[in-house]
Amino acid sequence: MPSAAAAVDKRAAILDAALVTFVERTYAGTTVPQVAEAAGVATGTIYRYFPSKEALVNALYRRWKGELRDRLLAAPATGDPREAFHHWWGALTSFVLEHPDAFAFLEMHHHEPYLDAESRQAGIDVDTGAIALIARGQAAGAIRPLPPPLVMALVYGAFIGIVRGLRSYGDLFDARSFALAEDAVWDLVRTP
Amino acid sequence: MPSAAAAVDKRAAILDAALVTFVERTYAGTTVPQVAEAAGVATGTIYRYFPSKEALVNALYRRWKGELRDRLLAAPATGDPREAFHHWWGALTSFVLEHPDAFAFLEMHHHEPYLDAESRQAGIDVDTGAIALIARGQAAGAIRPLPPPLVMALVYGAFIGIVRGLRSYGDLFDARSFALAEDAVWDLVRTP
Amino acid sequence: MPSAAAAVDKRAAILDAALVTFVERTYAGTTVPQVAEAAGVATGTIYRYFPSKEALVNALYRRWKGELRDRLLAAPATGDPREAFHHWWGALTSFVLEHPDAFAFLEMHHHEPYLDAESRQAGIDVDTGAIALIARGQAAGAIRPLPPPLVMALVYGAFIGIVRGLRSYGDLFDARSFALAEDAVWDLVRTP
Amino acid sequence: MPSAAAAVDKRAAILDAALVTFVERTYAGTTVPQVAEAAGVATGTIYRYFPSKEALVNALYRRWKGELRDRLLAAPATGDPREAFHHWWGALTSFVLEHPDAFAFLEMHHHEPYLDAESRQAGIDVDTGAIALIARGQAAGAIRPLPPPLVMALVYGAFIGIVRGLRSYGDLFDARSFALAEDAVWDLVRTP
DNA sequence: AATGAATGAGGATTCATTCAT
DNA sequence: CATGAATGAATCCTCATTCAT
Repeated sequence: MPSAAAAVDKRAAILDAALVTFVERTYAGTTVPQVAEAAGVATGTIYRYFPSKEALVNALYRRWKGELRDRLLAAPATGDPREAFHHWWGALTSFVLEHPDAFAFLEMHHHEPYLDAESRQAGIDVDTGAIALIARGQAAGAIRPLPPPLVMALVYGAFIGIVRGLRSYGDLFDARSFALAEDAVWDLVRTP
Repeated sequence: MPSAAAAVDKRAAILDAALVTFVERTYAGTTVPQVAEAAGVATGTIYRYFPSKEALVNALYRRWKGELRDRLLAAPATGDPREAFHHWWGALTSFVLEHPDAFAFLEMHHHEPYLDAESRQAGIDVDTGAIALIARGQAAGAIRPLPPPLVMALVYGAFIGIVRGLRSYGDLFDARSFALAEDAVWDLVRTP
Repeated sequence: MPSAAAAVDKRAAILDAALVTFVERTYAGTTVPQVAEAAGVATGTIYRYFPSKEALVNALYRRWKGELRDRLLAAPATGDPREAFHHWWGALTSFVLEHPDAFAFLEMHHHEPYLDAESRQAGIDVDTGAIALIARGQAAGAIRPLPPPLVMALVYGAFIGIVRGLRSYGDLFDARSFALAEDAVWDLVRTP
Repeated sequence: MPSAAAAVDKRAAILDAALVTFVERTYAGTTVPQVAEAAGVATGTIYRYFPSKEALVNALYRRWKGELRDRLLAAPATGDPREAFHHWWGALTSFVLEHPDAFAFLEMHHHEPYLDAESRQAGIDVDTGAIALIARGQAAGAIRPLPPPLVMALVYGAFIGIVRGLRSYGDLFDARSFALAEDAVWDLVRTP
């Protein structure tokens, strides 16, 4: 009975292999046999777990966007906005440091045409959580009175900026860049 | 007889058509005949001006990254850092508003595997200009003493955040978002 | 312990399932797992009873062509040619009415490239029985002096025509069509 | 300009090659490269003329079923039923003798699942023409008072019987079999 | 120089068959 | 014996690129 456990393992192996290959060579630039080889399975096996290459990216996207959402939602959103921001920024940071490929994958596939409605929704869920946090901070007078989606775009954008730098110029950036930047980004967010 | 001029026109028409189609359907999702049709030329003609599809994206990338660099370098980098930042931010903004597809294209193709060394260099040139600006501001004590590439990553990232918001949630963002955000981003940059 | 009996049952179940699925979806359009599911066994089990999918169709073809041959040979070939024809036609009719799928299957797979020599022989055996009958009728002066294989082709063809009509336009044909047609077909056969 | 004439030629070459290969090896048993090779073109060229393998069979089916229909409708349906039958039978015969593969193809693909609605309609058109002829003959009292579709099924079936014999036992049958059989089949049709 | 039909290598997907459990 | 997950060869189809006109 190679059933339950083995199947889960194999599915996970395929997802892991797909993550690495897609980040290395792009979704379109990756062939299914390449994913299979990286996962240590035969080509046909991919199709036992995912109906198509497209279904595979979507599953991968949802898996990691969901993980990210859970991390961010789990960050304690205490009364103090600065504190809440610290937890949110920390959650994002630890996610990137633990799963750099996953974060890169999510960014690369931000709004690609092959993502289906459910996957896009997963992306939106992450956004709305952050937007609610911002609105609360504004109500408390601690955050700038800009449109909350705009604040979120600025903060999330700044964060992605660091990640890109980390990937592109690894020697100029390191893991501490996130901590270094936190205060600066808070000055972007908070009421001046 | 306007052979040379006609050739320039045709080359430009192909580049313009490629820009639109690549942004709409992705580089990988675009076929050469599609570009040809959008440009109003025959498929074979594309190959008279560009040796391959890959050479075409690279040419396109360099054309617009160069344009962006020229705009940013042309922004008067006067003595006052706040002023200089205003010009830099304004140059970026006007570029995006005048050539939204071009900016989207540059972002989408940020670091794709089919970009060659020269294209990557074009990206770096833009960065180094900004980094020099930052270093000058730091020397004057006006800008936070963070590593200049990190500052640039944060600012450029925040800017891209707005652009993404503009493209994804057009109704929540508009052209004035850039102006609205300028002060906030300056607070991210300047010495607290 | 009823190992032998169980094996027979399972083999029969597979053949029955294959008959239904092949008629419904074509030999080429049927997958081995589909047959297995219809038979209520695992895919691998099919291969315990038949070395290949091709061997399975061939076994099926022979099983039913043999059954048909036995029925036709069992029809009393009494002295009177009209009587003999009546029995032959009746045997054919009752076979079709009792095993419509089997007859359809035999027709669909009339001379497919995957039938092997032995299967083809089974088809010929059926023919030669009928041809002998015709030759006897001709010797008695009751049947037209056409080449016996031609007479058989005409009669068998007419019969198949009814079956096809039954399958294609079920509402215009019914089981009584066979009886209705018998006299007409006899006029085709008998000496004018 | 390889345009008009060449394109027609190539399309025709592909259809001709497909006819031969499909008859020889079955639709499902034929690969697209095999058709391409038989047609003397590259695989991709097939797809310039037909969107898919399925579209190709359908085009082929319609082409020949249409030709057959035109032949049968062109047969003079004079007042005398025996005469009309003679022309109908003769049209069918000459079609088979001139295009044996085409007729075999039409029979093999009689009601396959990959034929689309329009192709099926082409088949029905042939039938209704024959049925009208039969109804007229019955009104004149010359044809048996059986349901016209049944008469058609018997006659068409008998004809196919000869064709099958011709293909399976070429040595026992020849082109004259059709003429030999005509009177016998008329006795099947006419009022006794 | 321009055209666009033709090419064929390469990619996604299917499915007959095997074999470890 | 039975199972059904795994295999990978074989198929359909796409599309970057070429080249005769």
